[in-house]
Amino acid sequence: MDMELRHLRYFLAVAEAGHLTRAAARLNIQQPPLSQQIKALENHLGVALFRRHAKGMALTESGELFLEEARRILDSTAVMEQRMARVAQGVRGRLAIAFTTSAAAHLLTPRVLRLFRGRYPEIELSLSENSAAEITERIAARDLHCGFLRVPVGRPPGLVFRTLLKEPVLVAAPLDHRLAQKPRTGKNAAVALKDFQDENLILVRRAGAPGLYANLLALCAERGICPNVVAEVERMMTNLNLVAAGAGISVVPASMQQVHAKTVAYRPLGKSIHLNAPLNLVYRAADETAATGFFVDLVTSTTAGDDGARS
Amino acid sequence: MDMELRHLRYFLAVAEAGHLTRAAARLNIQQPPLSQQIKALENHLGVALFRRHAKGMALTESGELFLEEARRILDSTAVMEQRMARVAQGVRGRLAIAFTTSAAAHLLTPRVLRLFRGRYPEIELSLSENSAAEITERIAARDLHCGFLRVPVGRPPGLVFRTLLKEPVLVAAPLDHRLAQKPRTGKNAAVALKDFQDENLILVRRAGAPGLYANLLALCAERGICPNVVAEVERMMTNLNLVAAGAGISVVPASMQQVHAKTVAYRPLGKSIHLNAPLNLVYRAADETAATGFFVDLVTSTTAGDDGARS
DNA sequence: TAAAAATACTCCATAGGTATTTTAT
DNA sequence: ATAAAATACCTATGGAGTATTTTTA
Repeated sequence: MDMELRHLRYFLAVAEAGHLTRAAARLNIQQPPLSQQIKALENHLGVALFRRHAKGMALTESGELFLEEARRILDSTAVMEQRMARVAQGVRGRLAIAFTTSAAAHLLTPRVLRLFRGRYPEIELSLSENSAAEITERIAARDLHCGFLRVPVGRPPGLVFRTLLKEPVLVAAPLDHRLAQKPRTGKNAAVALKDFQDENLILVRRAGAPGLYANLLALCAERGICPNVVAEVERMMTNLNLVAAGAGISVVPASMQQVHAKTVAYRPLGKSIHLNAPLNLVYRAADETAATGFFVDLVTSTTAGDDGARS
Repeated sequence: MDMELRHLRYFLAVAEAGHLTRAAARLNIQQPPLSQQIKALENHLGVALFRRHAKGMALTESGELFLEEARRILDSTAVMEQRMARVAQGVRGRLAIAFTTSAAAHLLTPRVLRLFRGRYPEIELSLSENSAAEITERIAARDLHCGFLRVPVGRPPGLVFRTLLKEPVLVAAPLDHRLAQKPRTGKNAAVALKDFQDENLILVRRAGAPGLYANLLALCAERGICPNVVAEVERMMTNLNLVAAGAGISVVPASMQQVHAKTVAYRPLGKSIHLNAPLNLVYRAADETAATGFFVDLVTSTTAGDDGARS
């Protein structure tokens, strides 16, 4: 015979009632089958759990020991069933979210995570930072649920790219650079495209993919301007590190001003330069995980009518 | 439907095999009933545990969460069954033992407990100190398994009183007492019965029961000697405290020399005085607890041919 | 002797088996 | 086209019900 939870439930009822007949009534079964099940359990365990006397059944010493064990296991399964009920509702589970460096820099990110944590405390958030290409790939592979990134790279079928906002792009220059002499705001602050002529430019590489930097180069080419590309890096953070070190200038989404705020000068681009940085939320259209739906809804409602000006 | 351990066992097999058919083979059942049981479980929990695809079944995210829970519970029941197997063998359990103060003073007591602990590490010893009357009563009431005491008080049916040893009785006197001037050993060390004439005597009270002190008084009466009983106390420890304080003299089992060794003088009784203190082990004859049997056996074999001279 | 548990026996619910269909790649 | 899971249906184990006997204080 294999032991089943039924045996534990029956045992517990008898132990608590101290009475086979009363326990049977409480369990909505008759006395004889209960008697048999208890006997089968005793037989399985190889110990007498009860001492039978004229007016009921009392736990033996082995029975007392078993009572503790049985209670522990039944409590444990009850907790499990409650947890799974919350999993079924979607309010418990795990949610894996990734960000590109520049997406993580946008204030929207921590804001929305804090909101989510508060609303769904039983959903364990697994956060990571990675390149846009890896994030996209891992979402398609069900390794991640959601991703925040700038310009979509590759468009695997079944993935939704939802543009949450578009924000201006700023020129980042070393503090001792010519462009850093411009005022921070006002008409004269703006950097024109011709300012890029022969300028040392640091780009974030995107193996053949369109992106902020490809767009910038296209604009330059359109107007016959030739910047001097001195470095191609993987991450936007490296980008700014090099600018801070004086290796050249670059462009970054406005929200990256927070990064290297004291060691890099940020200036706006001229009105005529139509270059902006989107922030996209990526997820699988067919993701059945309730948590993903909750997260997408929360992000969407948080950014509704938000053009990113706050960042 | 009520969830049973069977569901967890089946789920675990499928999760580990990643394959319904293979899991069924491993469980020695056919594939269709396994399919049904898994479906019933999913239905009960309200979540999909597996994603079905052409070559097997893969856990969903809820399934992964459930896997942890199911493993925990099955491990827990396995541990329980192992523990109960040891309970069945008698090598696991609880054993409640009590001592009177003077029985606890005998070196046999710690020696036998240390031995038992080493041989049955999974039997939890519950030790207590109490009067002989209470110990006897609580053993009869199944509150205790074994007791160590001196002279049996009351003889409830079903209790076995096994005399382990008999040891000499010593006279205990204050350090500045006349009897304390006697040499510690040799012929002149012995205290005669006439030395008790008009002496302040402290007794351990035994509501009408025979005991060491009743025997002493009987001996005195026999020879026409009248000691002056100045105090009747509950415990032998109180007894010695009063002797140490100079309130009078008393008699105690030889093994009590350890107690108040520096503050009380101990002298032997004369050869003609047939007064000795037994050490008894008490237990229920019908005690079915294996641990009790083990303990009684251990105590018996430890004291075989031992007349208490070592203490 | 009275109350409760155990036994004997029957019944039926359902776990499990057999045959076939459906599904997914 | 093929491997695997689901469905349909049947079988039979054993859990549960009914009637009665045995046990225990």
